[in-house]
Amino acid sequence: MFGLVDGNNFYVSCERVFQPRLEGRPVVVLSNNDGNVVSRSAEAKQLGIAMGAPYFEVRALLRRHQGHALSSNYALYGDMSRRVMARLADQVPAVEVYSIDEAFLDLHGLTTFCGTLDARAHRMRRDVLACTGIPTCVGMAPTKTLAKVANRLAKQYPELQGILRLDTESRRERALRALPVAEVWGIGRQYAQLLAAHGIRTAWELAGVSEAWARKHLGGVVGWRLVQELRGQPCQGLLPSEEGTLARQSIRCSRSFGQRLTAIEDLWGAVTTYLSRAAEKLRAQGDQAHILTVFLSQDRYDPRLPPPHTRSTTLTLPSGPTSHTLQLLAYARRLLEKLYEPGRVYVKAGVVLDGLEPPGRGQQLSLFAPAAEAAIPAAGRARQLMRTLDDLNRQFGRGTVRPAAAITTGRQPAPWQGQAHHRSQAYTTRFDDILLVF
DNA sequence: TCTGGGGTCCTAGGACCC
DNA sequence: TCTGGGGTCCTAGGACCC
Repeated sequence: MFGLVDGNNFYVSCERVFQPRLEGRPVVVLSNNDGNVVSRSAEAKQLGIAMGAPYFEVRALLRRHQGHALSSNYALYGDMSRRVMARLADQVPAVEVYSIDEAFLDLHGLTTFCGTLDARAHRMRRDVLACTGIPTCVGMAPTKTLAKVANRLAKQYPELQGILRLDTESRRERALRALPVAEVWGIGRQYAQLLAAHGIRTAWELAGVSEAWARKHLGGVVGWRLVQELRGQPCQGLLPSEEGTLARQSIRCSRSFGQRLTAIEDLWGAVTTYLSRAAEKLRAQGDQAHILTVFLSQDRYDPRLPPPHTRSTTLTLPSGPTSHTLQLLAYARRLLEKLYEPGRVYVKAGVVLDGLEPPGRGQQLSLFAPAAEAAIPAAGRARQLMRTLDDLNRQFGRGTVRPAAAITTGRQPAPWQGQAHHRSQAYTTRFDDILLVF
């Protein structure tokens, strides 16, 4: 049996823990650059503010109803998430941290010694709320997909008191008949449209399609697994996370710019900044990468620009895996020069690190020692340099020591830097930001 | 005037290998 | 007339998730 615990309106709930004045009011949290709405309080949902809505479209509505809009504060949400996950890990045999606000639980064998599953789930919710201030809902079912269904319905129907268990045929059928197919985990906009065209409207109807049909129309084996999971046939196991963190298979850092950019040196400043951050995450995870991607995006809302709006280029590092910022930067410069076209107007850039593995496994040496390596000090000194860099930035704040290309002269912000006008404090992760109570 | 960021998995064609 | 089969890796792109 799987459990799925999900924080209600997670980002908004995190903000409310430290700003009780936000209770009972419409509150939204905005994406980077204060661009889109990414989390909404129940009151904001009631105003009809959609998930992902551009902020400029809802600003006036929010103001009319004495609402609040906050810039996203990932330092706070990440730390609150860690606390929630730690409470969960204390109460079940295994936890899979699925996202910042969601975890799958292994509920196997929990009924025998500890009362009913429902009682356990209620206790878990109370504990998380008491220890972290975050309200949650719990879904329970024999497959992950059904646990998501149960969680979804538990959120939707207050009379369920935040909990739903789908472990009998009749409960499964009732739940699936009540759920629009577009709300099934794994059915996005495209598939929802296609299913509607075939007259499939509820999760129950989707659970009834044939294997051949699912494979043909829903992305091959992925679609077939989805259907089987809806039928109660598990196709995905629990992937337990250690210490409440998930080891990633790829690491990405990308940002929309504060303004449109055309000069390659401005783009290089952005790429340098993002790659430094990605490499820092890579080292924190204890891995090296051997595949590097750089991408540049143009404005996808400009009707004069035909797709593709994003162009990327990927390199398998000829010198083998590394986590060394300067070595990665040397390759990234080449990729950027390959991608860049003078005259194009760019709105966003990003980097992706793939092929992650711990150091020391089968290092590939280059036959021709590419120029990029000439700049790299011997391996031991290189590692020490990165360790020192990470220590300094941890101690004195992110970006204290960084590659020169990521620094702009003068005091004005870098041309690629975005906006965040409504950011709350890092209450739980910075001494200077600790909440004061008078 | 304004439209996010970081992940996962899968597919498909081409290069290349034996 | 008639041009193999089976595998891997690379690269790019598409769909989905929160």
